[in-house]
Amino acid sequence: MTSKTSPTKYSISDLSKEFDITTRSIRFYEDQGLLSPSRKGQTRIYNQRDKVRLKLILRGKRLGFSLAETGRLFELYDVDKTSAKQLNSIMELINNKKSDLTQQLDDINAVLIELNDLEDNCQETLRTLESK
Amino acid sequence: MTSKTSPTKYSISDLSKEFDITTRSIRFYEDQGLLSPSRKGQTRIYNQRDKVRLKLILRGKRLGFSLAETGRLFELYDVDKTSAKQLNSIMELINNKKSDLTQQLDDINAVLIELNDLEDNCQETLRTLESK
DNA sequence: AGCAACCTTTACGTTAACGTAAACTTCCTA
DNA sequence: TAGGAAGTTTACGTTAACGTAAAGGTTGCT
Repeated sequence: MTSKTSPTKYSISDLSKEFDITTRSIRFYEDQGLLSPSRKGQTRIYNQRDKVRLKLILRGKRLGFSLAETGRLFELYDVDKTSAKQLNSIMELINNKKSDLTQQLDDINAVLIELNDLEDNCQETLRTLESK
Repeated sequence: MTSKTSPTKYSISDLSKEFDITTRSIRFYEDQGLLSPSRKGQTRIYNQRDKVRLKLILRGKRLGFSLAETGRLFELYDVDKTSAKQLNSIMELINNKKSDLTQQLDDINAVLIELNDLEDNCQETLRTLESK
């Protein structure tokens, strides 16, 4: 199997260009504990895992997650290393997030409907203006 | 027709209790031009329209809208009073919002799937822990 | 050697959306 | 009539998520 893998090493500016964010942001995410690139000397080296994380961070942002919340979610992926006692509180957190998101789904659908109405409204107004 | 209408006058604390926010927030929204209750003397009196607006503000927040953005959306409802020239820019704004929200829908569905996976994961880990 | 393009750390500045406190008025009631 | 509850304005404080310098190291031309 000759699996063509994408380059697994990125500089900070590689990522900043690819995701269209500043290097300042990327370093800040590291500062907040969401990324931990390796180093070559002083210089940060990002791998595929870092890149995926960055993508998840940005998606979280689009959903209104704070960086801290996204950090929590990252931790959840290490469930194996967690005690049974904590598992229940983790699942509670998951369920909270799920109901948040379900609420958001409803919200979005409602707003989309309204926006479509508004658009129709605009178009009709345009037509009546043109026919004068 | 005896239409039973809900009381159409609210105090600031009525609304703060109903929506579980502080009066500070409500006054702040007014300060930002999103609400404009009438006054009896000094005291703010809110009507049904104000209440609806407040609900919309909070829904906007859940969707990650800034107060300014929500304000823009409020203005959109006065389309009638707008010139044909502005209508196109309004529709552009609407379409931007629509694509934002569509993106969010995708994001949410993705995260919901992941959260469900995580939950399964947790439950399985719990089971294996219990069977030891 | 020089300098341009990167990278780094450190640190102060900025914006949105309130929190919090002070000082005051108005109304109700024990 | 004294107090308490709810309202008001004014204004400074706070947090998250960066922006924006400043000052300096490292690499690679030319």
